[in-house]
Amino acid sequence: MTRRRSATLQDVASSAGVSRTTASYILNGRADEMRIAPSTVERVRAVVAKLDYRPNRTARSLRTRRTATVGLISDQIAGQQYGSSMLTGASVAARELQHVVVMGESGGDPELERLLIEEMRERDVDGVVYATRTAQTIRLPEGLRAMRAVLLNCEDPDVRLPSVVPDDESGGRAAAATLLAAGIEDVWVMGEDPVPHATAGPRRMAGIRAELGTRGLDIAGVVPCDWSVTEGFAATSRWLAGGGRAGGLICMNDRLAMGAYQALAEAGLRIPEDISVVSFDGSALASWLRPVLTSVELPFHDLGALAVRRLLDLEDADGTVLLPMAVRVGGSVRGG
Amino acid sequence: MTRRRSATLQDVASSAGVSRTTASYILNGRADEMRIAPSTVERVRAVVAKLDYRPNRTARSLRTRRTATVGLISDQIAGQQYGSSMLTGASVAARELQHVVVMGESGGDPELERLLIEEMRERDVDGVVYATRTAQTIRLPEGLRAMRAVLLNCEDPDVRLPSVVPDDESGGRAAAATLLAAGIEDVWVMGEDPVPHATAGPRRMAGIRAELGTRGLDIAGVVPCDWSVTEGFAATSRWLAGGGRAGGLICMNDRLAMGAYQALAEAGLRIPEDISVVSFDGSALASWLRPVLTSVELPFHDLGALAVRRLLDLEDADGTVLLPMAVRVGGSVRGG
DNA sequence: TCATTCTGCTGACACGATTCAGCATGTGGT
DNA sequence: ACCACATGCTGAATCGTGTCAGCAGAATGA
Repeated sequence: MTRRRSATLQDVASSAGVSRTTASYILNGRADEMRIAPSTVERVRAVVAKLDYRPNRTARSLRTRRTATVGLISDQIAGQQYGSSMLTGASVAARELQHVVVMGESGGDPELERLLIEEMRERDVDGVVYATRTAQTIRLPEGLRAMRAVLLNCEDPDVRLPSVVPDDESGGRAAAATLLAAGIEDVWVMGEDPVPHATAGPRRMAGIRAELGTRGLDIAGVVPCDWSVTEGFAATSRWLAGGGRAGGLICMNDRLAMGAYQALAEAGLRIPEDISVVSFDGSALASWLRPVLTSVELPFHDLGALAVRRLLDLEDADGTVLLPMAVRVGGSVRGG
Repeated sequence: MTRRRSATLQDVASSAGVSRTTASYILNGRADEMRIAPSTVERVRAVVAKLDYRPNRTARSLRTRRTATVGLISDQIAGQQYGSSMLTGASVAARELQHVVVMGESGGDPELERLLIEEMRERDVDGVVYATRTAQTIRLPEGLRAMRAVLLNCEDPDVRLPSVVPDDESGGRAAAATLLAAGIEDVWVMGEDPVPHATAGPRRMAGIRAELGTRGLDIAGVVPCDWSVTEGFAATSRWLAGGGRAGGLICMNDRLAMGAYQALAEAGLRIPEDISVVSFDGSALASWLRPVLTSVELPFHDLGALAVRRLLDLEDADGTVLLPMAVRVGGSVRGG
């Protein structure tokens, strides 16, 4: 534990026989601009290498007011099942841009959220990515107005800010197209949801309708239910008990689809022979089901990465970027 | 964006008619020690409130060499399905101790790991939690020797360091006890694994054996396989095809158990009427299965939280702390 | 020859806090 | 009247860096 204090810029300068200023210019790539002689540059670089000099980031931050740190504030990122790769994506992108991510989870508590934002500001983060677990419209928290911010998986219609969200409408089209391509024309949708500000559901519905519309078709029916395994099971069971049948079932997420799988199995219906299932999320869960669930993937990793890149790219204009959702093909669609 | 610069200690001092020194003492709780008059203390505090003064953490760090920041380095925390709550736990505990977590995922790449450690040191983190996705013995990375570190979900037998891991042996006992309590005495284990340094498997096995031993019993048989859904399905199918039968099945994790569920269902065996299943992880997946899977819970949240607390508690001695694993009771055990 | 420009570098201040050493002033004892 | 001590505060150094303004000497132009 008793490592001697590491080399400072002064050490480098003295050892190379120049002033701190000169050494600083060289290390900040301003040697040409400042007309430092090549021989001097070389000498200083050699000393830097020999002393294994690392600039003290704290001191630098104090001067420059930049901390090479970005905040990631969300209701639930880490604790969540699948969305945590947003965090990985953000972290990787930050690293590429020589930054580091500090995380804050509010758990949905507005007061805690306020404190987290306050803390980020106190720590002088270079910007904040404000993320939500589920895609939705939000009102930007007060504290963020004064900071550079990017919205992740959410949008504020009233504020001009960069925002990164999945392209759920295209995702919806892709889901429907997958069934159409298999010759399935009677499509039911499981899980239209009444959650107030959620955007994923409505957009996916719109996409599905639009795609079916290109063939002059419409959704055969909708079963409302929460996006959970147990609700999916219950809703599907009720639907089947009521005589429900369809060539294809589009589930609003993978968990719900898992519930549907259970209900269908219990009713003796085989996937995909008797009914085809398509879902959204593209989570690991989809790949665990038998048959593997065909699911339209949420690009969590890319969402997180792009949010950070937009945050740190000062040239970037405001506005929403929609990230495409790819179909992960499994075996739950007939003839697929 | 054009917020005026926020108040500094100097502003507070001037405005209160005292020196920076005095203001600093007051704000750092050294007023008594320094014999500052109560009236002065009150005056300064009032000004602090009025100006909404927040100490500049960067400047403070430069002086004190403490950043109120802890690093969390792991092979895969965020990207992982269930372990990400370790991160949440760590983050929450850090907050309670006025610290913040910066995350680094190496993806298992030793070179990247080295860079991450280097970066943490450069950023002067107050300590590093070194975590692994799966419980295992490791060799402490070189770079961490010079820093304060705590191991999370892993242990280095050769190095004296605080370490926090789940108590897998007791977990194993609990799993076996659950079956014994239901009167089940012929117990098979799915998923003994040959992964080199992994500790979870062997310890759980030892616990199971010990618990069965208290009744003069032993494991009826073991089916080796990877801890994945597909392997669980395949291994269980083979076992059943070979005439395998048992009163109780202990699966080494929930994913494997899901595969077993699928194979048992395919063979027409009902859970728990025909066979009882117990597993490890206590993940959300367990609660999604039908019937809900009884599973011995990995306390990820607490693991993460305790690791950070031990990291920041300088009084803490070295040594491994085992965190208990609770049984989350579902409906997969007969009579449960 | 002298003014001007270019070359190569440095001194000194600033960023915003912590903290050691010390300086007036009052108070009590002899 | 003088010393000792407690009280209540402050000056100045320090952490390690970034950067403006400027300085000496050489080269150039008229």
